[in-house]
Amino acid sequence: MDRRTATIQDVARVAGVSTATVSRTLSKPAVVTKATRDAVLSAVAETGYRVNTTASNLRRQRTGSVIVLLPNIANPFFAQILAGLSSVLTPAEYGMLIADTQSGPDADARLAHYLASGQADGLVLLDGTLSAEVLASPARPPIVMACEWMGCTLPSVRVENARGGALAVGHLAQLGHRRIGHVTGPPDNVLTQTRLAGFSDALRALGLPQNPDWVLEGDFTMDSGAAAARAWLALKDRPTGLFLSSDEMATGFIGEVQRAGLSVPGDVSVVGFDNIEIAQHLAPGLTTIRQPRTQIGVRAAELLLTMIESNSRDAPSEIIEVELIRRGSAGPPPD
Amino acid sequence: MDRRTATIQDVARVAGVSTATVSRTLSKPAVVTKATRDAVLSAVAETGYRVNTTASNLRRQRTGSVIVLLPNIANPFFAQILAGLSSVLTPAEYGMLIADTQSGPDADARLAHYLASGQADGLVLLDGTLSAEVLASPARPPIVMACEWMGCTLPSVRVENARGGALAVGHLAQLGHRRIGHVTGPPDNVLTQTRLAGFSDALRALGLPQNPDWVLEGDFTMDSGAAAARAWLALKDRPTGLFLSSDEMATGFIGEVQRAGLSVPGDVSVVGFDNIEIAQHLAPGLTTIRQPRTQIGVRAAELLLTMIESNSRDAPSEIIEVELIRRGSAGPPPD
DNA sequence: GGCGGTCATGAAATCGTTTACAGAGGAGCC
DNA sequence: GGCTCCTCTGTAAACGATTTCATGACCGCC
Repeated sequence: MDRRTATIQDVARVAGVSTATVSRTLSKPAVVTKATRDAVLSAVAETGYRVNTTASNLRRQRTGSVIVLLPNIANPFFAQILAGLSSVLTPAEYGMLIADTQSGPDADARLAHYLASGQADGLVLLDGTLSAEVLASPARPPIVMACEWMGCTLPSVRVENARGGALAVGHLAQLGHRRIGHVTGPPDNVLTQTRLAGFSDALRALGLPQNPDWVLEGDFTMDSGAAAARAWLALKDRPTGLFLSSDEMATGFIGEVQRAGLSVPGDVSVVGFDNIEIAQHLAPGLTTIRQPRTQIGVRAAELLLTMIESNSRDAPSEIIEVELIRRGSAGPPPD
Repeated sequence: MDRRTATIQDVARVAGVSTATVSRTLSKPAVVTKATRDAVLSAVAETGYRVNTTASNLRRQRTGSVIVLLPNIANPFFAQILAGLSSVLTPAEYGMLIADTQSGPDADARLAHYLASGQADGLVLLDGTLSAEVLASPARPPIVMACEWMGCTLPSVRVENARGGALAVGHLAQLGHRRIGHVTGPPDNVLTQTRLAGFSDALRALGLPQNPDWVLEGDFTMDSGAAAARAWLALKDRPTGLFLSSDEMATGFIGEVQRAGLSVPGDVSVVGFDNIEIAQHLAPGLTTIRQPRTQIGVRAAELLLTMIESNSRDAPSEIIEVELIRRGSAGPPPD
């Protein structure tokens, strides 16, 4: 046995055919005779040949991988989308390259870099804060967004964020709440804005009061949820029901409220957004808006592969439904 | 402007030099004259040239990426290690390829595939359940394990798991507990075994009773923590303090206990393992063993890069320290 | 038997770099 | 001046696959 790994030349020599035939046998077996096919395959087995992806990619002018650009890998929210992406990309023989836009200094520059670098056949964007101008690049690869993005017409997989906000408000109103507040995500985030819009529209539609003091700013993290709880506790005129734009914030909020000696939903009702795993394990269970994150990843990957394989730069966007999950954290308001 | 992206030939033509000089200018600028360097660089700027990584990798007999093999991307525990890996690999110009061993049918075969495929310059293994035999492969790339693995001498980055178990027991004992139980991870998992060993050894060292009924089996998930709580509630002779092998299980456990109307730490003290973000946001806060997961990723990546660049297949392993974090979930036993 | 057509195969070009080797030119020294 | 030694640059050969084009064999049909 050679110590170096076998090349297609070695296989050709052993099988007594040309490299062209070996290549054909492996990529489209139908076009070669059964006899040569058998010869080639047994030569492959004998030499332990594996095609060199780098060489193959170079010749075929592709890279065999897609880049996933996300703000923060450590965030479990993204982790689950990644799982969905991976479950589609891996079987399709595409590598999944992860790039963290937070680890570098200039996220926009990083995006531009990836667009130009030709290191990937496609891009999945999970970061809605990247600027749109960068995408003007002429020969850029196909891109799919797996979240919303203001004023941008890229193919995307989105969630009914506005409807989620409306569902939360509707549920609280139905339980009897008339003073309903909201804890937002980061103000420049598009998810924040859409959910807030859904929240406000629903209040208006139901004829409920909109009090600016009842809209607290968060950033999707548990810490900011806890901070929102302290802000809520400090209010003179507290809302009795709150819609929080992420389950993580809701978790932090509930913990802080309980630590202050108050009760959920006795003193305040809480509705989250996401339905992360912990939602059902809190005491009380967290009422929330479910968004199927694995499925977002799956659909985004499928969309991207279609675009790559049809060599198009456009595809129909897709909307994924949300659903209200009733648990214990939202109940009737205190009298 | 061309529609195709510029190649090194184009740059050479524009700069009036050979492709060799362009390549040299870009990779080791010191060896060329300032004059030619300037010419080349401005030609690069003019043409918008970017080196084709695929071609470069082919010629240099490398791939420029490392594969991270993990059981389940969606698990936040791994997500944070990934963040650490990424923060080292990205600046070093290595791509990070994620492979989920759960998504395919046969994980061992997948590992063998990756080892042989030459698709990566190195491997990071986060899955301790893979069989050791596969690694016999002769021309395999460098591998680093970022967790423990029974009977395996691969370079690794490990955490003081046994000491973590001992710290937990010590803390509970110091608070006055004499009946201390444990909720394990999956039985075949090496983390499970090491933490359990640390737990048992500490009990023995402190002269505390070891009751097999007090060792409950879990699988690191919140669900299994909740199940353990139900099992604990059903015990006639309950331990007053519990060490759980993961914070997720501890979270599920506490939620279920509270839902049953009992109190933590009033009725049972709980110590977790990991110090995940939620630990400080529960009510009460979760006393736990901190393991710095980002750092595990960072060190593993550094180790792997050293091995890749020195072309060696071995390196000194590394142990990362753990630490007891005191919060509210562990207190004196009920009298 | 000659002719057109299909079919399987091989020779060779190609993808875009890097790098071993060699050559040109100049500097330094006797 | 002639020699050696350096420094810089160019030529051309890899790297390992895929694919176009050409070729020869074979078949069927008039």
